[in-house]
Amino acid sequence: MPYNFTATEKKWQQYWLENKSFRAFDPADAGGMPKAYVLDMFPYPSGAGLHVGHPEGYTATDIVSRYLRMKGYNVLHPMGWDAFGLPAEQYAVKTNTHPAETTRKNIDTFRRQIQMLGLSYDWDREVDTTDPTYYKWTQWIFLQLFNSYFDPMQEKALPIEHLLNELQNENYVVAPDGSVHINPVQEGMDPITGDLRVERIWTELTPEERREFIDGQRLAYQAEVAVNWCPGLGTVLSNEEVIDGKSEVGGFPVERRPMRQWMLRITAYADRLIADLEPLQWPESLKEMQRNWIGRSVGAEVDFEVVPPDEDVKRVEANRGDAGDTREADEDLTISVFTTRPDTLYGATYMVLAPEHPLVDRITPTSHRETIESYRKVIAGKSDRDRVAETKEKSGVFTGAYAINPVNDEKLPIYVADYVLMGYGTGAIMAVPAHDERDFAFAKKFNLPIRQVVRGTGIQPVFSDQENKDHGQNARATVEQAFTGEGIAINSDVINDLPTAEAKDKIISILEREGTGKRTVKYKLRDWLFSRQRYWGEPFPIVLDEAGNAYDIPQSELPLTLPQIEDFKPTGAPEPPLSKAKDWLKYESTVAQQSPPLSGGLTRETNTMPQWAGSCWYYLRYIDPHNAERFVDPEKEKYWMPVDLYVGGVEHAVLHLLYARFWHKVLFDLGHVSSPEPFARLINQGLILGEMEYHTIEDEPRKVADDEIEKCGESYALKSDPSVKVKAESFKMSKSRGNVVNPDDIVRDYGADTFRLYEMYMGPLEAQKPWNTRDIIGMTRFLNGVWRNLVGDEEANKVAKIDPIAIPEPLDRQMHRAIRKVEDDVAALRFNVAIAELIKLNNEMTKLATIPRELAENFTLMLAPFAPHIAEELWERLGHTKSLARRPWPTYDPAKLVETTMELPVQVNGKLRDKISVPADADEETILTTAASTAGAKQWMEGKTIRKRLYVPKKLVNFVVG
RNA sequence: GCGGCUGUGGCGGAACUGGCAGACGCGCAAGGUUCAGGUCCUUGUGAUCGCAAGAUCGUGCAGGUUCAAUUCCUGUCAGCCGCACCA
Repeated sequence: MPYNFTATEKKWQQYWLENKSFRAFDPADAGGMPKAYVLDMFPYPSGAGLHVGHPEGYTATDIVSRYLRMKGYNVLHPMGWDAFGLPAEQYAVKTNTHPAETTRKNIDTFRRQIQMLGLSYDWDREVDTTDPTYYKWTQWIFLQLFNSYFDPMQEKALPIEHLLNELQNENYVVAPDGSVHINPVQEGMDPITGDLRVERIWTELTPEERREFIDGQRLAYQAEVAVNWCPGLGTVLSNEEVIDGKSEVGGFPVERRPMRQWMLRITAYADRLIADLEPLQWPESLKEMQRNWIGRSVGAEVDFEVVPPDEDVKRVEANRGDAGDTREADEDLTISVFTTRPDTLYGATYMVLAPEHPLVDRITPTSHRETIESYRKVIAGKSDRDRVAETKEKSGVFTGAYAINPVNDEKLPIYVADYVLMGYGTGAIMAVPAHDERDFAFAKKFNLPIRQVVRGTGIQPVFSDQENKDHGQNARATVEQAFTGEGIAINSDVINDLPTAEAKDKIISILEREGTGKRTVKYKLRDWLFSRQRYWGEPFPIVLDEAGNAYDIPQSELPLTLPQIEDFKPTGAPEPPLSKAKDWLKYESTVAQQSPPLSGGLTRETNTMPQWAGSCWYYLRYIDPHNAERFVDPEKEKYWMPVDLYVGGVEHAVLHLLYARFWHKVLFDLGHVSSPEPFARLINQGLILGEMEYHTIEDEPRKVADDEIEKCGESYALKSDPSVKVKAESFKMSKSRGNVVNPDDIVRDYGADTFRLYEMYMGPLEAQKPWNTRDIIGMTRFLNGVWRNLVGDEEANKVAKIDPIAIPEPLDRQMHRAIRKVEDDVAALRFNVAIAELIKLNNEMTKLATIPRELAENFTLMLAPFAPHIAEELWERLGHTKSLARRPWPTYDPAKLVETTMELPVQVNGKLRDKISVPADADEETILTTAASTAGAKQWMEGKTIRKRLYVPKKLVNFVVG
C-alpha cells in the first residue's frame, strides 16, 4: 500500500490534540528542564484565510520546537489571534454583521488551517486580543502608562505618585520640555512653562495648574495635535500607517488637522530603544531600520537674535483681529535653530523658518506680510505628497527680517521655505549653502551668498581658498555642488584649522559659555498617536470631565467591554462610533471612595486603541493565559522570558517591534517584567513570491510558458523565434494578479508533510523566493521513498525488511555525520540543507536490501521535526506505542565523525591534478611523497623545479613548480 | 539621493574559520519495469573542444592580495528592500 497521507495526517493531528502532546509545563512542573520560548508573530485572522507566507514562518518555528522537545527542552510554542482591526470593522459596515461574529468565523478558519499543517502548538494557551479576558489586561497596561511618567534623572518610568512626592518636597521639577530643574525655588522656575523668569513653585500652583502639569508628564497623555486624519477611513492614523500621504490600509488620502488625541510618550525611550538593540540577535538590517526610524542626531541648538525692524516698521501679531497685538520694535525675539554641523556656523549666509513656524508672524514686517501669507496659503493647500514630489525645486520667500549670527554678528536674511519642516528640530535652520545640498539648491535659486568653511581632507575643495578670499561674504556659487563631508575648518575664526569633530566641540563650548547655544540631541521619532475613531478596538479605561480632563477608572471595573451597538459606521466626523452608545457613555463609578473622586458629569472616552495595542504584549499572556488576577504571574514570567526565537515578516520591523519593545520597557521599569528586552533572537522570513512569469519584450508583450523559452546569452528568448526576447519576473502574490497559492489546495493534493518540506526546502528562510508548484513533486518522491524503504509498497512490489543488524560502513559514518549536520542546521535555521542531508541518507537506504533497525529509528526521529505525521506513523510501525514527540534526539558518536582514511586532492600550481588516499594519521612527509608520485602530479611536474611543497592538514596537497 | 542586503548551471539553491565549485531537489536526456501511464526504478546532466583518455574556461564585471579566492581587499554594474527636503 502506498503512503496515504490524508488518513495518516488526520490520525496524528487528532492524537496530538487529544493527548496534549505539546503542552508546555509551568516552571513548577518542569522538573528542571531547560526552557525554550519559540514564538511566531500571531496572525490577523483576515477573511482571506491563510496565505502560503504564514506556514513558512510557522513551519520554521515548529521544526525548532519539535527538535528542542526531543532535545529535552520544556518548549513554549503558542499561537493566537491579533483580531482587532479595520478589515473586520469595514466588513461589518458593509454586511451589517457584528465584527465579533466575523472575527470568530475567521479565527475558526485560521485555526482549522493551522491545525491541518500539524504545527505543534500548545492549544491550551491560545489567546485572542478581542476577548475581554485578554483586553482587560491591555487596558490594565494602558493604565500603567497613564499612571507613570518618565523620570529624566533615573532615565526610567516611575509611578506618577513618585513625581507628586518629589514635587511636594520641592526636590525637583520636570519642565514640559523634559528638562529637569533641581530645586525650583532657587531657580525660580514656573513648572508649567519651564520659564525661569516666573518665580513660582509647586505649592503655590492652583489645583488646575498642578493637574495640567501632572497630566502633561504622563506616559499616556492627551494632546491637541496635528494628526493624520483620514476621511476615507474615518479615523486618524499614526505616522507609521501613512505612506506617501495615503493610508496604508485602503490607500485613502490623509490630511493634517488638529484634534484632541491620546499619545504615548515613546520618545522618552528613544535612547534606550537604540542602545538596547545592540546585544540583540536580530538581523542587522532590521536594527538599522529601527535606528533610522528613531533617527537620533546629535548637534547643537543655536539662538539667533532677530534684528529689530526699522523704527517706522512695526511687526504685527498673528491674529490681526485681536486688539493691541502690535509688537513694539524693541522686543527681543530669538530664533532657535538645530544643526548637526555647528562647525559650519561661520558659513551661514541666511536663515529659514518652516511656513508653520509660530515666529513667522512676529518677525514679518507689514511690508512683507502679504507675500508671506500668500506663500503660506499655497503651501497649506499642498498635500505631503506634493511637497515631497517637488523636492528638487526649492521654493520660499523672504520675510523682510534679519537675524544676527551669534559667532560673528553678521546680519542674515530670514526666509520662509517649505523645505524646512516644522516637525523636526526647531522648525528653523541656519542655512549653510556651501555644505548642505538643500541650502545650496536654495541659495542658487535665490542668488544668495555661498561661503566655504570646511575644506575636505584629501579631497579637492569645492571652493578654492582664493575664491573665498576674492569674494568674501558676497561669493556666489561658481561650482555645482555642496561639500557635505567632514574636513578642516577654514574661514571660521576661532575654530580655523580644526577637524570637523573638534571644531564642533569647540564651537559648542563657546556657545554654551556665551549662553547662545547648547549641545542637543534630536529625534525623528514622534510620540505614538494612540487613539482611533473606530468601534472594533479596545475601549480606553478612561473617563473625562466636562473640561476634557482624564481620569482612570478603577481596576475593579476592568475589563471595560465594548458596548453592543447596531451601527459601526464611522460618523465621518471626528466623533467616534462609540459616541452613539448613549447608555454606555454615561459613567457612574462602582467604587464608593476614590481619589480623586469620580462623580458627576463624567463620560467615557469614546476613542479606541489602535490595532497594535493587543500585539504589544501578547507574548507575555501566552505564559499565563488564564490568570484572572494578573496579566502574567511573575514567577512564570521570569522562567519563560525573554523569547528565545521570534520569527515573522519584515513588515513589522518598525511598527509592532518598536511598540512592543517600548511597552516592555515600561513594564520593566515598573517592575512588572524581569527583562529589559522581550525578543532575544529574531528572524524575518523572506517573502514567498508568486510563480515566475515570462513575457515577451515586444510592442505588445504576451505571456509565454517556461518551456517555450531558452537561455540566449545573458537573457531569454523564444525557442521558436530567438529574435524575440523574453523577460522573467516574479511578483508578490495578489488576488488581482491571480497568482495566489492557497495552502488548502496544496495540503489536499500533496499532504501537510510534503507542503512543510517543500516550503523549507525552497531556500534560506530569510531569502525572498518564488513559489514553484512543479518542485513540490521532489518532496513527495522523497517521502514515498522513505515509506517504501521502511514500510514497503505492494504496488512497487517491495516489502521493507527491518532487522537489528549492524549498520554497514560507510553508511554508519554517514548516519552519524547526518545526525550532527541536522542538529547544526536546525540550530542555525538552515532547514533546506538539513533536508538535503536527510534525502541523501534516504537515497543510501534505498540501496540496502535490509534496513538496520538502528538506522531506521534514527532516521525516523530526525525526519520528525520536518515531516511529523509520517514520522509518527513510521515510529508506530517500528513497534513503538508512544508518540515520538518527546523521544530523545539521536546521538552521534564523535569517534565516527573522524575518517580513518582520507582522500586528499593533489594540486600542481593550484590546479587539481590527482587524488590520493592515505591513512588519517599519516605524517606530512609520507603524504607529500605519495602525492608527488601520483601520475597526475608527475605529468605536470616533469622537468620543472619544485619551488614549494604545501600540505594543509586534512585538506590538500599543493606543489608550486616553475 | 542615503542606508542595508543579494548576484553561483536551464530553474531553486549547496560550499565550515580562503583549500576538490555546483551538494540536494526540479527540469532535461537515455535505458529499464509495466498492457499502458508515471507521484516507478537506474544512469547521465556547468560550458567549449575531443571518438576517447583528457584539455581549457567557469561563481555579475574589472583589478589586487595569496601556493590557492564563490569566500579577503579596491573599484564598478545590476537587482531587491527600507528611508527619503530629518538640518
